[in-house]
Amino acid sequence: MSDCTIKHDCKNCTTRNTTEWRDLGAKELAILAKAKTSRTFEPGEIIFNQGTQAKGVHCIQSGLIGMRRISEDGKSVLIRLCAGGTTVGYGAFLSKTQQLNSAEVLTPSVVCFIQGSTVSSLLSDNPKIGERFLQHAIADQTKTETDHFMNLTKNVRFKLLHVLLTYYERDGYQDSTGLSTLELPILRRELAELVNAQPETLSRALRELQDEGLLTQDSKQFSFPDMKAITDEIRAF
Amino acid sequence: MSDCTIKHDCKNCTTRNTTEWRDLGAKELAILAKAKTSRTFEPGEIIFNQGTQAKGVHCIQSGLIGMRRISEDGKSVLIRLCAGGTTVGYGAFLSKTQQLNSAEVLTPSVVCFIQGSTVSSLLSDNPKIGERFLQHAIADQTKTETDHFMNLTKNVRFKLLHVLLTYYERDGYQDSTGLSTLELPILRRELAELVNAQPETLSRALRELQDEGLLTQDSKQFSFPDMKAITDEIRAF
DNA sequence: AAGATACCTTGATCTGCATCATATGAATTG
DNA sequence: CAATTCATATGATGCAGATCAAGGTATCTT
Repeated sequence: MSDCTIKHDCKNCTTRNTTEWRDLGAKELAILAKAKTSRTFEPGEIIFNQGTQAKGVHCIQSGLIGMRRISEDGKSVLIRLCAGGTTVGYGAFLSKTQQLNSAEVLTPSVVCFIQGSTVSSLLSDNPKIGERFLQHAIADQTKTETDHFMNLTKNVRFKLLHVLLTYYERDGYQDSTGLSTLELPILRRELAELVNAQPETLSRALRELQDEGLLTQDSKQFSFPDMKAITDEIRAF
Repeated sequence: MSDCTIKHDCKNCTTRNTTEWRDLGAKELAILAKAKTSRTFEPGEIIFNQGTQAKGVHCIQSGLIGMRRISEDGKSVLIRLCAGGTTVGYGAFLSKTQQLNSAEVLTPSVVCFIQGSTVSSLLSDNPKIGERFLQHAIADQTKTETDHFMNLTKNVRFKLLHVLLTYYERDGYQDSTGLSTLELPILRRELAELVNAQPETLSRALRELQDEGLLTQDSKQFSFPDMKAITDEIRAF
């Protein structure tokens, strides 16, 4: 895990046009590419820890990262998942406060780190960057508030269907027989955390959906024989 | 309720220096003062409704506003309270999405409205404004995430003590006998919503604290005979 | 391939809070 | 100052999900 630091340019980064850096010109991109470091992470590795100061921001190029918060008495909550094209840790950096969450790698990932001085100088050079961060912060706030609201008003079954549908809409496909299918490369324990429930409760909810014919599961693959029933149940959130 | 629109300048606004407009120069302040409208609101009035488009942003000059979200099936959650010196509705305006919450007046309030075109032109004139909004969005995000986390990891008793302590730290005082006291100008029902519980559950939690000698209550006045026991219990959140 | 280890499922039981029902007190109105 | 309405309190019951316990199934190790 020592020499996995990589250098490649940002200009041709496949996920840059979903990040704060999408508006950068050639000169700025060169600065960014020069200043950033990039490395691969394996599942279980920590990108940064809750409670630490941010020395810059991290850009996820590919993979899946979990933002986790743990209380003094050891209770752990998976606050959100972040995939390629997402900047993380920007809130703590920009507000000079400590990280609220740890960023934990869930699947093999490539993540860049952009040191604070570079972020600051790009921010003051190009007002577009600040705008992008503002839009990002508002979107995160919207998502957090919606998650919060859902947790207070919906049961585990609903939250589970919602999570599955959300990921299906992003990564799902039709298999060879036309069945709507989703690969979710995370453990049951992690899926349980995503709906803020215990693994036992998740297991029972999955079985209930299976028994009703809404779901078939095979390890990390989930199929939905009756997608309409699911969207009907989830509609209007 | 018809002619309660007031005009006064922003330069001498008592709460301006906690808002996004604290960095404005004299010329910009004149623009702001000219473009804004100001009016008083009574408890129960709605400043804007969930689901509507934002035509600008609202600045609370004084009073107390509740941000409330309601689900299709009628479940209501009080997401946060906002007091004087807070700008609300900016997220929906800046991201051109509909309001997530309704803004509901809880105590008599003075609220200004700044139309969108004015906000936009101030934003593009003065990069400081965008920075302030960014800091505000990050702070809101931090608060929402912390509330969310607390709801998932703490019981009603803890959340109640936390809310009381928070407001005590802002508005509390020692009464004539030296007793730590707080006036909370909201209904039990609203306090219940603040800890995301039913009024019955709140009532029982208050009684429990009373029976333990941590609290005495008289209508909307709460006193804390043993503040140390409370801070000890809440410490480290 | 056997053993060890982590992961997942299922059943039994417990519990915090919601809900329902009703009573009491406080505020508003005729 | 009755009468009505609204706010709060308290008791009884119900339920979703947590927790505890045990067995089953992958996956990794050697």
